[in-house]
Amino acid sequence: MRKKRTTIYDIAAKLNITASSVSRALNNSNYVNENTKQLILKTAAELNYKRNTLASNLRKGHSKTIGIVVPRINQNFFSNVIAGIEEAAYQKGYNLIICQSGESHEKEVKCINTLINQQVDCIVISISADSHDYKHLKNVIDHGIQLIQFDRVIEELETLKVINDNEQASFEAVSHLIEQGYKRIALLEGPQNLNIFVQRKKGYLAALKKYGLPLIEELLLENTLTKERGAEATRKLLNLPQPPDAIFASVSDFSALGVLEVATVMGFKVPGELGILGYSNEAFTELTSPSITTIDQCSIEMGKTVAELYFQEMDNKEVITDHKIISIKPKLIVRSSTLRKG
Amino acid sequence: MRKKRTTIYDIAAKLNITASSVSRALNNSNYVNENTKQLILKTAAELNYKRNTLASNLRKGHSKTIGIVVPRINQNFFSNVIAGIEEAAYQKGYNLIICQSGESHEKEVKCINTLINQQVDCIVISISADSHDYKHLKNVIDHGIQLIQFDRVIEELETLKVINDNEQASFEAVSHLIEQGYKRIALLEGPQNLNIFVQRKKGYLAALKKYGLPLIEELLLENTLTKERGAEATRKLLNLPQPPDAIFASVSDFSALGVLEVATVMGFKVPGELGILGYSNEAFTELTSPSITTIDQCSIEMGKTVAELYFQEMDNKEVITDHKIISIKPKLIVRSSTLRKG
DNA sequence: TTGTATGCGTTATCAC
DNA sequence: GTGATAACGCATACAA
Repeated sequence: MRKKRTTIYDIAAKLNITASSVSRALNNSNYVNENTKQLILKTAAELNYKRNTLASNLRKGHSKTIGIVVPRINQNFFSNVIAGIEEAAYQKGYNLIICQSGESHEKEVKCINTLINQQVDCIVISISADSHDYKHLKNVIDHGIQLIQFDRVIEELETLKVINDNEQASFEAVSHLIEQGYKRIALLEGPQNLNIFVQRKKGYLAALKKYGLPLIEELLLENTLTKERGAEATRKLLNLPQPPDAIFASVSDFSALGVLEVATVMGFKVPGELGILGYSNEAFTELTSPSITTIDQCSIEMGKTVAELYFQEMDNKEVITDHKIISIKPKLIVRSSTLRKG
Repeated sequence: MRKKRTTIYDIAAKLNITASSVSRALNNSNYVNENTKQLILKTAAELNYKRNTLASNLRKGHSKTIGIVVPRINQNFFSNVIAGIEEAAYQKGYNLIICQSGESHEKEVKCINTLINQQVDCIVISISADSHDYKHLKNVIDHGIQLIQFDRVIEELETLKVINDNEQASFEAVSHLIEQGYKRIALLEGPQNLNIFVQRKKGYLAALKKYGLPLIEELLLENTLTKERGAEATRKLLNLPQPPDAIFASVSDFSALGVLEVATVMGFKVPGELGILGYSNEAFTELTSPSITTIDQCSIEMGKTVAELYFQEMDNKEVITDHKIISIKPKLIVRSSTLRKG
């Protein structure tokens, strides 16, 4: 199957020169006669020469490759971030190696090891939900590989980070609800071992405080990640003696969808009797009836930012800026599900 | 930044043996004393040794890497296929390098070249919409790299292929419409330079023929890829003296969504007065009212099949099966938008 | 401007 | 079993 590929030696032999000259020409060095350079380039094309990047990288000690570890690549948010990274990386001649951790700590560790083996120059990661320690990430740093965390980050680990300002977004969302006249706002919260969910809760609490609304413990529900769990939680909430008049599904739009379905079935008018607010700006939030107010995480922009951050650090690698943090402001997308006033 | 990584020589030096023994132990060879093997493994772990895959691959002449070229990573169908490939590839210790062609022929060529440079063992591609020749794909084969086309394939190029049986799916979809009593079925078709759209049209025609329905030219509309174009086409169709009683948006669910919106606005009852059928089983088709009947392309399965096909070919590379084609049968998902009878 | 020599880290092929 | 050595393809310090 595999045929022999032409090497710089083949080109050299054909032109009766040495491989070093060929190498120089191919790398557009100035230390080679312009004429022979052209000649070399020409015959390289004729022989259909393709540089062996493996060999080149081995020699140069880097791979011009960025490794990415995400829980799932076929999840809107992540695939958008990756698309953003790809776009920026491509322009710099960098390639992407992509792994999925599948929300498993064990596989995450394996992914990291593969990427270290592959000599990637940089590892970009959004940690998995059940990630319980971070020896493997320390290991990345020990190997001299640039580590960038995004979205779901381990705060105490000092690395470059690109995050959403979850607290601010959540604060604005809840403020919006309050300004629309909602007073008993329930919160569907995510697992509190992931910092993003902690922050979203903080934002919720801050908004209540700012507007002088009391914190009602029975309106706070955990473990509501999926549509089914969101639905379940909603049934519980709407059957309370004093049900909430709004539900902020800070975990995801899927959860919010569950809320909407149960509310509709139980005869609650949205947004009249119940306001609903999701998180992520999934495509479908625009299409439900009523459409769902949500928060856009600017995922493609986030990817681009990650890549740009890496290239910046590359350039001034002398300066020590070990734990720069870039925070991207998510956008509140107001739709029908929370709009009671003009 | 980059620190020196431990090599097999470091391990060898520490144990007063040679690198060859270390290499053998690390590769679990039998030609090394069991005791020393254990000792080597132990100190390798202690020194936090990670194999340099670049060097290893260079020596071995392959990279255990699969290159993927798709128009967009962040498109449901493609990200699902990639997820499927990743899952199967990961188990075999293969990595993925991913590129986006962005529907541009020029970038597609560049992607292919990068992947050849990277010495990938296999290139998996779904060609971009404006791909006009395939020298670059021939080049892949010339370099002895296994080429696998999926979904959007160039038929005359003899490679491994994994495709959806678009014709059959389309045939079943239209048959379903006819069995539901629809008689004037419009077709929103895609660019006919992509084979998948040609096949979907064939299936449409075959179904009409089977049930003895006439082909009505004015019900065939091209260039309807997006939601906006689908809406446009629908306005045209529903304003005909004799409007259709069903529209098959064979291009995409987005197009079907445009149909649904216009139909609703114009006061056509769906499915009573107008049946609507999409293509792709996008998440939102379940959420519209009414929900949209569509075709599921089994994208994750498709990805797995691609990977498995490659590994099979690997194993019996002696046998010449240059252009095996695997066809996956898409599933018709019947929902409210076409259901008039029980 | 060009050629020579060496090394990147690993593995395969010999000998012993 | 183990060690010495060459080779994978390329890039660079150095010599010429």
